[in-house]
Amino acid sequence: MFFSIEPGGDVPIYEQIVRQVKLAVADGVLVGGQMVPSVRQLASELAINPNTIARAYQQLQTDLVLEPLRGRGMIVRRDSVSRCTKARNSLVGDAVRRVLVDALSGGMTPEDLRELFEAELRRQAELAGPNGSTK
Amino acid sequence: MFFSIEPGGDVPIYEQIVRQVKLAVADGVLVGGQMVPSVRQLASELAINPNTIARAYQQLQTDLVLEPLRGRGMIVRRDSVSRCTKARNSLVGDAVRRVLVDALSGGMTPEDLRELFEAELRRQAELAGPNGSTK
DNA sequence: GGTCGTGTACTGGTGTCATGGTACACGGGT
DNA sequence: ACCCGTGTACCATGACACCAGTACACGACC
Repeated sequence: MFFSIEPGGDVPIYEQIVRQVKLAVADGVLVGGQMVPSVRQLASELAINPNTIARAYQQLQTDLVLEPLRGRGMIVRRDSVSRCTKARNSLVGDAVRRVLVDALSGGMTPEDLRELFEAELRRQAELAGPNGSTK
Repeated sequence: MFFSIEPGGDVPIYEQIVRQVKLAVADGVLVGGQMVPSVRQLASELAINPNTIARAYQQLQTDLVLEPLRGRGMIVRRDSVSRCTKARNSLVGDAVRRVLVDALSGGMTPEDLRELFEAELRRQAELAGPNGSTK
């Protein structure tokens, strides 16, 4: 119900979990105080070894996004929203920067880039459906 | 003189070589028939093992960008320009798509993205200097 | 023909990732 | 008090990518 994982991709599984959790918090899908699925439960849902999930949660804990409650589970820290939006901004910012460097050094013009950008934006918008965000 | 490599990055060295060669061909910095630096020469320039360069050149050879001349070196295939521009387009297209997916699922609005995009575009433009391409 | 430089193949070391298994400490529920 | 579920820790294993070192085969050039 929660995440979509593609194993064998160029990004490790545990990092996919980390990123999706952070993005969900930034988006407001995960709110402060809310509990995240347990290590074993999410592991069985995604057909992944619990150790891999644990590694992702541990990373999220050191990033001050999750907080452990011994014996109960892990909850989203109430002050993690700003951190996650910040992380999201730097994430997409760096990605955009890398894309621009490659595209410009490859001879693409700013006009080409704007066109491609808008085209992909429309594509994603209509792929998400005519409605807005599904909250 | 040719390439800039950052070891320890998330992208392998040999792939950085491959991409930069393709982008240079797409941009017209490398023309068909032109020779590329030899494996050992480029390796000593970048302080990299020759085998890594060889792997990149081999990849470029299977991608029909370079052509080996036994005993002399490797040259850029004359029909590789269209292939490289195509590769560049799909490269930046995929990257833009991935960025958009992450950004939208993280709650960013299309307006946020346009703003960020234009900001980074201006940043890159002025970072490259007031003049245009340096051909 | 010999030397040089070219690309290429083979081998090995190293690090990361994912998995599996086991065990432990803690707290909530009955 | 007792079990159960929780996160956590540790070790070992297999697979895979990256990279370095070395040696080889081929062709140009003198």
